[in-house]
Amino acid sequence: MQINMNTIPKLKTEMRCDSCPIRHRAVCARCDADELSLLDAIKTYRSFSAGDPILWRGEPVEFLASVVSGVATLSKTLEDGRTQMVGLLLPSDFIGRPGRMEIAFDVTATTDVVLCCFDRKPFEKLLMETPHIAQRLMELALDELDAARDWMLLLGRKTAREKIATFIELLERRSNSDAAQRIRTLPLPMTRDQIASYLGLTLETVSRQFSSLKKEGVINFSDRRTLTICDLPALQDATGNDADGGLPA
Amino acid sequence: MQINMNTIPKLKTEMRCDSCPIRHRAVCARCDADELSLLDAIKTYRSFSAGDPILWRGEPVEFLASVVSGVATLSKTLEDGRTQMVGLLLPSDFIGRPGRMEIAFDVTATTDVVLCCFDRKPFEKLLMETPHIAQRLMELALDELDAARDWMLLLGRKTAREKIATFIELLERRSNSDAAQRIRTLPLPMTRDQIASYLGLTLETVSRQFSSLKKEGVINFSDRRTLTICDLPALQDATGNDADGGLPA
DNA sequence: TCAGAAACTTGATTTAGATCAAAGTCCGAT
DNA sequence: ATCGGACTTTGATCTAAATCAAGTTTCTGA
Repeated sequence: MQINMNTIPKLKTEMRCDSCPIRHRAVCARCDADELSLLDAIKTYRSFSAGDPILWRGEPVEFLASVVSGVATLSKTLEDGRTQMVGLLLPSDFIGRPGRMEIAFDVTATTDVVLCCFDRKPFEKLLMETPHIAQRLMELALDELDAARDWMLLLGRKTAREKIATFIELLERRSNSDAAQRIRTLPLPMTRDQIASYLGLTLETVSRQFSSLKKEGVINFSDRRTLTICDLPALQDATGNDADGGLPA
Repeated sequence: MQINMNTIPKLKTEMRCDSCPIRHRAVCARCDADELSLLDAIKTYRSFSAGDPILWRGEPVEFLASVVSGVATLSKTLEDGRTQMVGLLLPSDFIGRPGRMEIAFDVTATTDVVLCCFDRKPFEKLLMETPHIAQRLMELALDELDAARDWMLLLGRKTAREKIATFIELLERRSNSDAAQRIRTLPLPMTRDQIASYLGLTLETVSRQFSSLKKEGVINFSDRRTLTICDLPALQDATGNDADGGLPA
Protein backbone atom coordinates (compact mmCIF):
# COMPACT_ATOMS: atom_id res chain seq x y z
CA MET A 1 0.00 0.00 0.00
CA GLN A 2 2.43 2.63 -1.22
CA ILE A 3 0.11 5.57 -0.76
CA ASN A 4 1.59 8.90 0.19
CA MET A 5 1.01 12.57 -0.13
CA ASN A 6 2.94 12.87 -3.36
CA THR A 7 0.96 10.23 -5.21
CA ILE A 8 -2.50 10.67 -3.73
CA PRO A 9 -4.93 12.35 -6.10
CA LYS A 10 -5.64 15.97 -5.37
CA LEU A 11 -9.23 16.79 -4.58
CA LYS A 12 -9.96 20.37 -5.45
CA THR A 13 -13.09 20.71 -3.41
CA GLU A 14 -15.30 23.71 -3.49
CA MET A 15 -14.71 24.65 0.14
CA ARG A 16 -14.16 28.36 0.48
CA CYS A 17 -11.66 29.59 3.05
CA ASP A 18 -14.36 31.76 4.64
CA SER A 19 -16.23 28.76 5.84
CA CYS A 20 -13.15 26.68 6.66
CA PRO A 21 -13.30 25.23 10.17
CA ILE A 22 -9.66 26.13 10.86
CA ARG A 23 -9.72 29.57 9.26
CA HIS A 24 -8.86 31.37 12.49
CA ARG A 25 -6.33 29.00 13.99
CA ALA A 26 -4.24 27.63 11.14
CA VAL A 27 -1.31 29.16 9.30
CA CYS A 28 -3.80 31.47 7.55
CA ALA A 29 -5.18 32.84 10.82
CA ARG A 30 -3.78 36.35 10.46
CA CYS A 31 -4.42 36.72 6.77
CA ASP A 32 -6.75 39.40 5.49
CA ALA A 33 -9.10 38.73 2.57
CA ASP A 34 -6.46 39.51 -0.09
CA GLU A 35 -3.81 37.34 1.51
CA LEU A 36 -6.33 34.58 1.91
CA SER A 37 -7.11 34.58 -1.77
CA LEU A 38 -3.40 34.10 -2.52
CA LEU A 39 -3.36 31.02 -0.35
CA ASP A 40 -6.66 29.92 -1.78
CA ALA A 41 -5.10 29.93 -5.22
CA ILE A 42 -2.38 27.42 -4.32
CA LYS A 43 -4.30 25.17 -1.97
CA THR A 44 -5.47 21.65 -2.67
CA TYR A 45 -7.33 19.28 -0.40
CA ARG A 46 -6.18 15.72 0.12
CA SER A 47 -7.98 13.01 2.05
CA PHE A 48 -6.59 10.01 3.88
CA SER A 49 -8.40 7.10 5.50
CA ALA A 50 -7.78 6.00 9.07
CA GLY A 51 -4.54 4.02 9.15
CA ASP A 52 -3.07 5.44 5.94
CA PRO A 53 0.51 6.60 5.98
CA ILE A 54 0.75 10.26 5.01
CA LEU A 55 4.52 10.75 4.87
CA TRP A 56 7.58 8.65 5.53
CA ARG A 57 10.74 9.65 7.24
CA GLY A 58 13.44 10.80 4.88
CA GLU A 59 11.25 10.91 1.83
CA PRO A 60 11.24 14.27 0.04
CA VAL A 61 7.91 16.06 0.37
CA GLU A 62 6.60 18.45 -2.24
CA PHE A 63 3.97 19.92 0.04
CA LEU A 64 3.30 21.73 3.23
CA ALA A 65 -0.13 21.37 4.76
CA SER A 66 -2.61 22.21 7.48
CA VAL A 67 -4.77 19.56 9.09
CA VAL A 68 -8.38 20.51 8.34
CA SER A 69 -10.07 17.61 10.06
CA GLY A 70 -9.11 14.34 11.68
CA VAL A 71 -6.07 13.28 13.67
CA ALA A 72 -2.61 12.33 12.48
CA THR A 73 0.48 11.30 14.41
CA LEU A 74 4.20 11.90 14.11
CA SER A 75 6.38 8.99 15.16
CA LYS A 76 10.01 7.96 15.37
CA THR A 77 11.46 4.49 15.45
CA LEU A 78 14.67 3.00 16.85
CA GLU A 79 16.62 0.47 14.81
CA ASP A 80 15.15 -2.46 16.72
CA GLY A 81 11.57 -1.30 16.16
CA ARG A 82 10.70 0.46 19.39
CA THR A 83 8.64 3.48 18.45
CA GLN A 84 7.68 6.69 20.13
CA MET A 85 5.02 9.08 18.98
CA VAL A 86 6.49 12.58 19.04
CA GLY A 87 3.46 14.59 18.14
CA LEU A 88 -0.29 14.57 17.60
CA LEU A 89 -1.61 16.61 14.71
CA LEU A 90 -5.08 17.97 15.34
CA PRO A 91 -7.11 20.32 13.16
CA SER A 92 -5.21 23.58 12.47
CA ASP A 93 -1.78 21.99 13.09
CA PHE A 94 0.83 22.42 10.39
CA ILE A 95 2.93 19.79 8.61
CA GLY A 96 6.26 20.48 7.02
CA ARG A 97 9.25 22.70 7.32
CA PRO A 98 9.99 25.54 4.92
CA GLY A 99 13.36 25.13 3.29
CA ARG A 100 13.71 21.44 3.98
CA MET A 101 12.26 18.64 1.89
CA GLU A 102 12.84 15.79 4.32
CA ILE A 103 11.22 15.16 7.63
CA ALA A 104 12.71 13.15 10.47
CA PHE A 105 9.60 11.15 11.38
CA ASP A 106 6.66 9.28 9.91
CA VAL A 107 3.23 10.89 9.65
CA THR A 108 0.18 8.62 9.83
CA ALA A 109 -3.56 9.24 9.77
CA THR A 110 -5.22 7.69 12.82
CA THR A 111 -8.69 8.78 11.83
CA ASP A 112 -9.89 9.91 8.44
CA VAL A 113 -7.93 13.06 7.70
CA VAL A 114 -8.34 15.99 5.35
CA LEU A 115 -5.31 18.16 4.65
CA CYS A 116 -5.18 21.58 3.05
CA CYS A 117 -1.96 21.32 1.03
CA PHE A 118 0.25 23.96 -0.46
CA ASP A 119 2.83 23.27 -3.15
CA ARG A 120 6.23 23.94 -1.67
CA LYS A 121 7.57 26.43 -4.17
CA PRO A 122 4.65 28.86 -4.31
CA PHE A 123 4.10 28.56 -0.57
CA GLU A 124 7.68 29.47 0.19
CA LYS A 125 7.44 32.39 -2.18
CA LEU A 126 4.29 33.55 -0.41
CA LEU A 127 6.02 33.13 2.92
CA MET A 128 8.71 35.59 1.84
CA GLU A 129 6.19 38.15 0.72
CA THR A 130 3.52 37.83 3.37
CA PRO A 131 4.61 38.61 6.93
CA HIS A 132 1.21 37.57 8.28
CA ILE A 133 1.85 34.05 7.12
CA ALA A 134 5.47 33.96 8.28
CA GLN A 135 4.50 35.31 11.69
CA ARG A 136 1.73 32.83 12.17
CA LEU A 137 3.96 29.97 11.09
CA MET A 138 6.54 31.04 13.66
CA GLU A 139 3.86 31.15 16.31
CA LEU A 140 2.68 27.65 15.42
CA ALA A 141 6.26 26.35 15.52
CA LEU A 142 6.85 27.89 18.94
CA ASP A 143 3.57 26.50 20.23
CA GLU A 144 4.65 23.06 19.09
CA LEU A 145 7.97 23.55 20.81
CA ASP A 146 6.19 24.38 24.06
CA ALA A 147 4.01 21.32 23.65
CA ALA A 148 7.06 19.15 22.94
CA ARG A 149 8.67 20.37 26.15
CA ASP A 150 5.56 19.64 28.16
CA TRP A 151 5.67 16.16 26.70
CA MET A 152 9.33 15.73 27.65
CA LEU A 153 8.34 16.36 31.26
CA LEU A 154 5.57 13.80 30.90
CA LEU A 155 7.81 11.18 29.30
CA GLY A 156 10.73 11.69 31.64
CA ARG A 157 9.01 12.06 35.00
CA LYS A 158 5.32 11.27 35.11
CA THR A 159 3.82 8.02 36.38
CA ALA A 160 1.59 5.90 34.16
CA ARG A 161 -1.48 7.28 35.89
CA GLU A 162 -0.34 10.87 35.46
CA LYS A 163 0.42 10.24 31.81
CA ILE A 164 -3.06 8.90 31.12
CA ALA A 165 -4.74 11.72 33.02
CA THR A 166 -2.65 14.30 31.16
CA PHE A 167 -3.52 12.72 27.84
CA ILE A 168 -7.25 12.76 28.52
CA GLU A 169 -7.06 16.33 29.74
CA LEU A 170 -5.19 17.30 26.56
CA LEU A 171 -7.89 15.77 24.37
CA GLU A 172 -10.54 17.53 26.40
CA ARG A 173 -8.78 20.87 26.10
CA ARG A 174 -8.29 20.57 22.35
CA SER A 175 -11.74 19.23 21.62
CA ASN A 176 -14.44 21.70 20.67
CA SER A 177 -16.78 20.46 23.33
CA ASP A 178 -19.48 22.77 24.68
CA ALA A 179 -17.65 24.97 27.13
CA ALA A 180 -19.05 24.79 30.64
CA GLN A 181 -20.55 21.32 30.37
CA ARG A 182 -19.82 19.47 33.57
CA ILE A 183 -19.80 16.03 32.05
CA ARG A 184 -17.95 15.82 28.77
CA THR A 185 -17.91 13.08 26.21
CA LEU A 186 -15.11 12.74 23.73
CA PRO A 187 -14.08 10.30 21.07
CA LEU A 188 -10.68 8.69 21.56
CA PRO A 189 -9.00 9.15 18.19
CA MET A 190 -6.52 6.30 18.69
CA THR A 191 -6.19 2.68 19.76
CA ARG A 192 -4.70 1.68 23.13
CA ASP A 193 -1.56 0.75 21.27
CA GLN A 194 -1.21 4.19 19.73
CA ILE A 195 -1.94 5.88 23.04
CA ALA A 196 0.80 3.76 24.60
CA SER A 197 3.18 4.86 21.89
CA TYR A 198 2.35 8.49 22.58
CA LEU A 199 2.81 8.15 26.34
CA GLY A 200 5.92 5.98 26.43
CA LEU A 201 4.01 3.04 27.91
CA THR A 202 2.79 -0.38 26.82
CA LEU A 203 -0.77 -1.01 25.72
CA GLU A 204 -1.39 -3.20 28.77
CA THR A 205 -0.44 -0.39 31.12
CA VAL A 206 -2.70 2.01 29.24
CA SER A 207 -5.59 -0.41 29.56
CA ARG A 208 -4.98 -0.94 33.27
CA GLN A 209 -4.86 2.77 33.98
CA PHE A 210 -8.08 3.39 32.07
CA SER A 211 -9.69 0.59 34.07
CA SER A 212 -8.47 2.03 37.32
CA LEU A 213 -9.68 5.58 36.57
CA LYS A 214 -12.99 4.06 35.54
CA LYS A 215 -13.30 2.08 38.76
CA GLU A 216 -12.70 5.30 40.69
CA GLY A 217 -15.51 7.02 38.80
CA VAL A 218 -13.25 9.64 37.22
CA ILE A 219 -14.03 8.54 33.68
CA ASN A 220 -16.30 6.10 31.93
CA PHE A 221 -16.48 4.37 28.56
CA SER A 222 -19.75 4.11 26.71
CA ASP A 223 -17.83 2.18 24.07
CA ARG A 224 -14.10 1.66 23.92
CA ARG A 225 -13.54 4.62 21.68
CA THR A 226 -15.92 6.97 23.49
CA LEU A 227 -14.89 8.40 26.78
CA THR A 228 -16.86 10.38 29.33
CA ILE A 229 -15.14 12.56 31.88
CA CYS A 230 -17.24 12.23 35.02
CA ASP A 231 -15.02 14.19 37.40
CA LEU A 232 -12.86 16.79 35.69
CA PRO A 233 -11.29 18.19 38.88
CA ALA A 234 -10.21 14.70 39.92
CA LEU A 235 -8.78 14.16 36.46
CA GLN A 236 -6.82 17.41 36.58
CA ASP A 237 -5.60 16.48 40.01
CA ALA A 238 -4.28 13.22 38.63
CA THR A 239 -2.19 14.91 35.94
CA GLY A 240 0.52 16.02 38.38
CA ASN A 241 0.50 19.49 36.85
CA ASP A 242 0.50 22.68 38.85
CA ALA A 243 -3.02 23.67 39.75
CA ASP A 244 -2.51 27.32 38.72
CA GLY A 245 -2.42 27.02 34.95
CA GLY A 246 -2.28 30.78 34.49
CA LEU A 247 -4.98 33.28 33.74
CA PRO A 248 -8.50 32.23 32.77
CA ALA A 249 -9.04 32.15 29.03
CA MET B 1 20.05 35.11 45.83
CA GLN B 2 17.46 36.90 43.72
CA ILE B 3 19.66 37.42 40.72
CA ASN B 4 18.05 37.35 37.35
CA MET B 5 18.40 38.71 33.87
CA ASN B 6 16.34 41.80 34.56
CA THR B 7 18.36 42.91 37.55
CA ILE B 8 21.86 41.79 36.57
CA PRO B 9 24.09 44.67 35.50
CA LYS B 10 24.65 45.02 31.80
CA LEU B 11 28.21 44.68 30.65
CA LYS B 12 28.69 46.54 27.41
CA THR B 13 31.90 44.87 26.40
CA GLU B 14 33.92 45.92 23.46
CA MET B 15 33.44 42.69 21.53
CA ARG B 16 32.69 43.38 17.91
CA CYS B 17 30.23 41.15 16.10
CA ASP B 18 32.87 40.40 13.45
CA SER B 19 34.95 38.47 15.92
CA CYS B 20 32.04 36.95 17.80
CA PRO B 21 32.41 33.17 18.18
CA ILE B 22 28.76 32.58 17.29
CA ARG B 23 28.58 35.06 14.43
CA HIS B 24 27.76 32.43 11.83
CA ARG B 25 25.41 30.20 13.78
CA ALA B 26 23.30 32.45 16.01
CA VAL B 27 20.21 34.48 15.17
CA CYS B 28 22.49 36.92 13.34
CA ALA B 29 23.92 34.25 11.05
CA ARG B 30 22.32 35.50 7.85
CA CYS B 31 22.78 39.19 8.51
CA ASP B 32 24.91 41.30 6.20
CA ALA B 33 27.15 44.06 7.58
CA ASP B 34 24.37 46.65 7.70
CA GLU B 35 21.92 44.38 9.44
CA LEU B 36 24.60 43.33 11.87
CA SER B 37 25.21 46.91 12.88
CA LEU B 38 21.52 47.30 13.69
CA LEU B 39 21.74 44.34 16.04
CA ASP B 40 25.04 45.60 17.38
CA ALA B 41 23.34 48.82 18.41
CA ILE B 42 20.82 47.09 20.65
CA LYS B 43 22.96 44.32 22.07
CA THR B 44 24.30 44.07 25.60
CA TYR B 45 26.38 41.31 27.16
CA ARG B 46 25.45 39.77 30.46
CA SER B 47 27.49 37.26 32.43
CA PHE B 48 26.35 34.57 34.83
CA SER B 49 28.36 32.30 37.09
CA ALA B 50 27.95 28.53 37.17
CA GLY B 51 24.85 27.73 39.18
CA ASP B 52 23.18 31.12 38.80
CA PRO B 53 19.54 31.21 37.81
CA ILE B 54 19.05 33.16 34.59
CA LEU B 55 15.26 33.23 34.31
CA TRP B 56 12.35 31.86 36.26
CA ARG B 57 9.22 30.33 34.95
CA GLY B 58 6.36 32.76 34.65
CA GLU B 59 8.41 35.85 35.31
CA PRO B 60 8.15 38.50 32.59
CA VAL B 61 11.38 38.86 30.64
CA GLU B 62 12.44 42.09 29.03
CA PHE B 63 15.07 40.47 26.85
CA LEU B 64 15.76 37.95 24.19
CA ALA B 65 19.27 36.57 23.97
CA SER B 66 21.80 34.33 22.30
CA VAL B 67 24.18 32.16 24.29
CA VAL B 68 27.70 33.34 23.44
CA SER B 69 29.64 30.97 25.66
CA GLY B 70 28.93 28.45 28.38
CA VAL B 71 26.03 26.08 28.95
CA ALA B 72 22.57 26.78 30.34
CA THR B 73 19.64 24.46 30.92
CA LEU B 74 15.87 24.71 30.58
CA SER B 75 13.90 22.79 33.16
CA LYS B 76 10.35 22.10 34.25
CA THR B 77 9.10 20.99 37.62
CA LEU B 78 6.03 19.06 38.77
CA GLU B 79 4.15 20.21 41.86
CA ASP B 80 5.85 17.64 44.06
CA GLY B 81 9.34 18.68 42.98
CA ARG B 82 10.23 16.13 40.32
CA THR B 83 12.09 17.98 37.60
CA GLN B 84 12.92 17.30 34.00
CA MET B 85 15.41 19.23 31.96
CA VAL B 86 13.75 20.07 28.64
CA GLY B 87 16.65 21.65 26.82
CA LEU B 88 20.34 22.35 26.85
CA LEU B 89 21.43 25.78 25.65
CA LEU B 90 24.85 25.74 24.03
CA PRO B 91 26.66 28.60 22.32
CA SER B 92 24.54 30.08 19.48
CA ASP B 93 21.26 28.85 20.95
CA PHE B 94 18.50 31.41 21.42
CA ILE B 95 16.47 32.26 24.53
CA GLY B 96 13.05 33.82 24.45
CA ARG B 97 9.96 33.99 22.36
CA PRO B 98 8.96 37.03 20.35
CA GLY B 99 5.56 38.30 21.36
CA ARG B 100 5.47 36.59 24.70
CA MET B 101 6.96 37.89 27.92
CA GLU B 102 6.64 34.74 29.98
CA ILE B 103 8.43 31.48 29.59
CA ALA B 104 7.17 28.11 30.77
CA PHE B 105 10.43 26.83 32.30
CA ASP B 106 13.41 27.88 34.39
CA VAL B 107 16.73 28.77 32.77
CA THR B 108 19.89 28.12 34.76
CA ALA B 109 23.59 28.55 34.03
CA THR B 110 25.46 25.28 34.58
CA THR B 111 28.83 26.73 33.68
CA ASP B 112 29.82 30.37 33.51
CA VAL B 113 27.66 31.85 30.77
CA VAL B 114 27.80 34.94 28.61
CA LEU B 115 24.63 36.06 26.86
CA CYS B 116 24.24 38.53 24.05
CA CYS B 117 20.96 40.22 25.01
CA PHE B 118 18.55 42.28 22.99
CA ASP B 119 15.90 44.51 24.53
CA ARG B 120 12.55 43.10 23.59
CA LYS B 121 10.95 46.13 21.99
CA PRO B 122 13.71 47.12 19.56
CA PHE B 123 14.44 43.47 18.77
CA GLU B 124 10.84 42.79 17.84
CA LYS B 125 10.84 45.89 15.69
CA LEU B 126 13.98 44.72 13.95
CA LEU B 127 12.39 41.30 13.49
CA MET B 128 9.54 42.87 11.55
CA GLU B 129 11.87 44.81 9.28
CA THR B 130 14.65 42.32 8.74
CA PRO B 131 13.66 39.08 7.04
CA HIS B 132 17.17 37.68 7.49
CA ILE B 133 16.69 37.75 11.24
CA ALA B 134 13.14 36.42 11.16
CA GLN B 135 14.16 33.59 8.84
CA ARG B 136 17.08 32.59 10.98
CA LEU B 137 14.97 32.68 14.11
CA MET B 138 12.45 30.38 12.47
CA GLU B 139 15.23 28.03 11.49
CA LEU B 140 16.57 27.96 15.05
CA ALA B 141 13.08 27.29 16.42
CA LEU B 142 12.55 24.43 13.99
CA ASP B 143 15.95 22.97 14.84
CA GLU B 144 15.01 23.05 18.50
CA LEU B 145 11.74 21.36 17.69
CA ASP B 146 13.61 18.57 15.90
CA ALA B 147 15.94 18.23 18.86
CA ALA B 148 12.99 18.14 21.27
CA ARG B 149 11.44 15.32 19.25
CA ASP B 150 14.67 13.35 19.27
CA TRP B 151 14.69 13.77 23.02
CA MET B 152 11.10 12.55 23.30
CA LEU B 153 12.21 9.32 21.65
CA LEU B 154 15.09 9.09 24.11
CA LEU B 155 12.92 9.78 27.16
CA GLY B 156 10.10 7.51 26.11
CA ARG B 157 11.91 4.49 24.74
CA LYS B 158 15.65 4.35 25.33
CA THR B 159 17.36 2.31 28.04
CA ALA B 160 19.61 3.98 30.59
CA ARG B 161 22.67 2.85 28.67
CA GLU B 162 21.33 4.21 25.39
CA LYS B 163 20.45 7.49 27.04
CA ILE B 164 23.96 7.95 28.37
CA ALA B 165 25.56 7.01 25.06
CA THR B 166 23.25 9.41 23.20
CA PHE B 167 24.07 12.20 25.61
CA ILE B 168 27.83 11.76 25.22
CA GLU B 169 27.48 11.57 21.48
CA LEU B 170 25.44 14.79 21.50
CA LEU B 171 28.12 16.61 23.48
CA GLU B 172 30.74 15.29 21.11
CA ARG B 173 28.79 16.41 18.09
CA ARG B 174 28.17 19.89 19.40
CA SER B 175 31.67 20.42 20.76
CA ASN B 176 34.16 22.14 18.53
CA SER B 177 36.68 19.36 18.85
CA ASP B 178 39.27 18.87 16.15
CA ALA B 179 37.44 17.03 13.44
CA ALA B 180 38.98 13.70 12.55
CA GLN B 181 40.64 13.05 15.90
CA ARG B 182 40.15 9.45 16.80
CA ILE B 183 40.26 9.93 20.55
CA ARG B 184 38.32 12.93 21.76
CA THR B 185 38.35 14.60 25.10
CA LEU B 186 35.47 16.74 26.24
CA PRO B 187 34.46 18.57 29.37
CA LEU B 188 31.19 17.47 30.93
CA PRO B 189 29.35 20.72 31.50
CA MET B 190 27.06 19.32 34.19
CA THR B 191 26.96 17.29 37.37
CA ARG B 192 25.67 13.70 37.45
CA ASP B 193 22.53 15.04 39.01
CA GLN B 194 21.93 17.47 36.15
CA ILE B 195 22.69 14.81 33.57
CA ALA B 196 20.14 12.57 35.29
CA SER B 197 17.60 15.35 35.10
CA TYR B 198 18.25 15.75 31.38
CA LEU B 199 17.98 12.03 30.68
CA GLY B 200 14.98 11.19 32.86
CA LEU B 201 17.10 9.03 35.18
CA THR B 202 18.47 9.19 38.72
CA LEU B 203 22.00 10.26 39.48
CA GLU B 204 22.88 6.77 40.69
CA THR B 205 21.88 5.23 37.39
CA VAL B 206 23.92 7.83 35.52
CA SER B 207 26.94 6.99 37.63
CA ARG B 208 26.51 3.27 37.13
CA GLN B 209 26.22 3.61 33.36
CA PHE B 210 29.31 5.79 33.18
CA SER B 211 31.17 3.17 35.22
CA SER B 212 30.00 0.40 32.99
CA LEU B 213 30.98 2.17 29.73
CA LYS B 214 34.32 2.92 31.35
CA LYS B 215 34.88 -0.71 32.33
CA GLU B 216 34.17 -1.70 28.73
CA GLY B 217 36.79 0.74 27.50
CA VAL B 218 34.33 2.87 25.52
CA ILE B 219 35.02 6.01 27.53
CA ASN B 220 37.36 7.12 30.27
CA PHE B 221 37.52 9.88 32.86
CA SER B 222 40.74 11.75 33.48
CA ASP B 223 38.82 13.63 36.15
CA ARG B 224 35.14 13.40 36.82
CA ARG B 225 34.31 16.37 34.68
CA THR B 226 36.61 15.42 31.82
CA LEU B 227 35.62 12.62 29.55
CA THR B 228 37.58 10.82 26.87
CA ILE B 229 35.83 8.89 24.14
CA CYS B 230 38.08 5.90 23.49
CA ASP B 231 35.84 4.04 21.04
CA LEU B 232 33.46 6.30 19.12
CA PRO B 233 31.96 3.54 16.94
CA ALA B 234 31.13 1.51 20.04
CA LEU B 235 29.59 4.61 21.59
CA GLN B 236 27.45 5.29 18.52
CA ASP B 237 26.43 1.68 18.50
CA ALA B 238 25.24 2.03 22.07
CA THR B 239 22.95 4.97 21.28
CA GLY B 240 20.30 2.79 19.67
CA ASN B 241 20.04 5.24 16.76
CA ASP B 242 19.93 4.20 13.15
CA ALA B 243 23.42 3.78 11.78
CA ASP B 244 22.66 5.79 8.63
CA GLY B 245 22.46 9.30 10.00
CA GLY B 246 22.17 10.87 6.56
CA LEU B 247 24.77 12.40 4.34
CA PRO B 248 28.30 13.08 5.55
CA ALA B 249 28.77 16.67 6.71
C1' DT C 1 46.44 22.45 56.19
C1' DC C 2 42.48 20.95 57.44
C1' DA C 3 37.22 20.61 58.25
C1' DG C 4 33.08 20.30 56.16
C1' DA C 5 30.29 20.07 52.29
C1' DA C 6 29.22 18.77 47.79
C1' DA C 7 29.71 15.45 44.33
C1' DC C 8 30.26 10.84 43.18
C1' DT C 9 30.49 5.65 43.44
C1' DT C 10 28.98 1.27 44.75
C1' DG C 11 26.02 -2.13 47.04
C1' DA C 12 21.42 -3.98 48.73
C1' DT C 13 16.62 -3.89 48.27
C1' DT C 14 12.24 -2.49 46.34
C1' DT C 15 8.89 -1.45 42.86
C1' DA C 16 6.43 0.47 38.75
C1' DG C 17 5.76 -0.93 34.67
C1' DA C 18 7.25 -4.39 31.10
C1' DT C 19 6.66 -8.83 29.45
C1' DC C 20 4.34 -13.13 28.93
C1' DA C 21 -0.03 -15.39 28.66
C1' DA C 22 -4.90 -16.19 28.17
C1' DA C 23 -9.53 -14.77 27.63
C1' DG C 24 -13.09 -11.69 26.20
C1' DT C 25 -15.33 -8.22 22.93
C1' DC C 26 -16.32 -6.04 18.79
C1' DC C 27 -16.68 -5.52 13.87
C1' DG C 28 -16.47 -6.27 9.08
C1' DA C 29 -16.73 -9.67 5.36
C1' DT C 30 -18.41 -13.73 3.47
C1' DA D 1 -25.91 -15.33 11.14
C1' DT D 2 -21.37 -16.52 11.82
C1' DC D 3 -16.32 -16.68 11.15
C1' DG D 4 -11.83 -14.61 11.78
C1' DG D 5 -9.04 -11.10 12.99
C1' DA D 6 -8.04 -6.82 15.37
C1' DC D 7 -8.44 -4.78 19.61
C1' DT D 8 -8.89 -4.89 24.54
C1' DT D 9 -8.83 -6.55 29.29
C1' DT D 10 -7.00 -8.94 33.10
C1' DG D 11 -3.79 -11.95 35.54
C1' DA D 12 0.98 -13.80 36.71
C1' DT D 13 5.71 -13.05 36.58
C1' DC D 14 9.96 -10.62 35.65
C1' DT D 15 13.27 -6.83 35.45
C1' DA D 16 15.42 -2.27 34.72
C1' DA D 17 15.84 1.37 37.17
C1' DA D 18 14.42 3.67 41.51
C1' DT D 19 15.19 4.01 46.20
C1' DC D 20 17.70 3.42 50.36
C1' DA D 21 22.17 3.30 52.39
C1' DA D 22 27.01 3.58 53.14
C1' DG D 23 31.36 4.99 51.85
C1' DT D 24 34.88 7.67 49.02
C1' DT D 25 36.76 11.51 46.44
C1' DT D 26 37.16 16.23 45.40
C1' DC D 27 36.57 20.93 46.18
C1' DT D 28 36.22 25.21 49.05
C1' DG D 29 37.18 28.36 52.27
C1' DA D 30 38.87 29.53 56.90
